[in-house]
Amino acid sequence: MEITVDIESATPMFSQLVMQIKQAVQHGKVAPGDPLPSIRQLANDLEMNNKTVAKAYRLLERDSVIQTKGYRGTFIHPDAMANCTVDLNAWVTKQLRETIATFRKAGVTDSEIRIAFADVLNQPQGG
Amino acid sequence: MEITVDIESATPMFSQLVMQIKQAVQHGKVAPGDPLPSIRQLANDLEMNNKTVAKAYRLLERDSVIQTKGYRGTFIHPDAMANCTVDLNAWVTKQLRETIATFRKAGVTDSEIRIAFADVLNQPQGG
DNA sequence: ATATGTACCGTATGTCCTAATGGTACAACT
DNA sequence: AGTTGTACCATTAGGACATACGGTACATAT
Repeated sequence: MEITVDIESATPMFSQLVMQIKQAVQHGKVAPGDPLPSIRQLANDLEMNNKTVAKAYRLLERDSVIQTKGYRGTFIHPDAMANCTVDLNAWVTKQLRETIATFRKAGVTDSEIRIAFADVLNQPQGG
Repeated sequence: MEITVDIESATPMFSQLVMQIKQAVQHGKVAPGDPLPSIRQLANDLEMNNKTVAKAYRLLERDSVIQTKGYRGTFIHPDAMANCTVDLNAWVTKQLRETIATFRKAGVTDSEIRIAFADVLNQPQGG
């Protein structure tokens, strides 16, 4: 699996990693159970920070596209193929689009929406 | 109706105006049909910019707490009493709270929620 | 020892938004 | 002429945030 990152690109590096790994899964270039390079290894190869790679891996694991097994390394998730077609962000965007449309129709200012949004998001959790 | 503004306060000046005028309505200090000082007049009295007062008036009119009649001036709305108890912002906050709670339960990062939110809000309109 | 993922501290840069300011101008009316 | 609300141009200061970086440390395994 070849991974490249374009520093000049407008899309964040961690995002490029996520997309490329998902594509590799979808194109069958990697199979469930296949090992991925370690965070430090990949960061070293691509000449980027560990944290950036770790962030990409964290997101991929949340989406159940990869599986980290602690000291044993990281592997492609058994259901990777199915899970990487599920776009969580697209779903979030769709939901927000509907919600915000309702607000706007009610005459709520974008500024007010932003403020309310910030208030809610900055609450301890569970909100 | 006495209106004061605290420049030092953390709450924006336009917001202070909105709250004070709503309170004056609720406390019966002003009645429907009563005239409000003109935007320029109030801005001059409180030593603040026209735009800031205009912003407060605009929000108050959207909430049907006041009524602007163009060159004739601005007046307390007939249904001001009822309308100023309707808190549009509280409704927005409640809706957002529920929506965001759903996202979080699905494992969506706050950061991702913010990005999706910004994307949706920064679209031409109607979205 | 070496490697794994992970967690914490922090810094720097750039972007976006808010709030508030200033000036100019308009149509409509007194 | 003067006033009304409103619209456009603009700037300033401040905050919040994303991205990416650096260093250090941990338990767990080989």
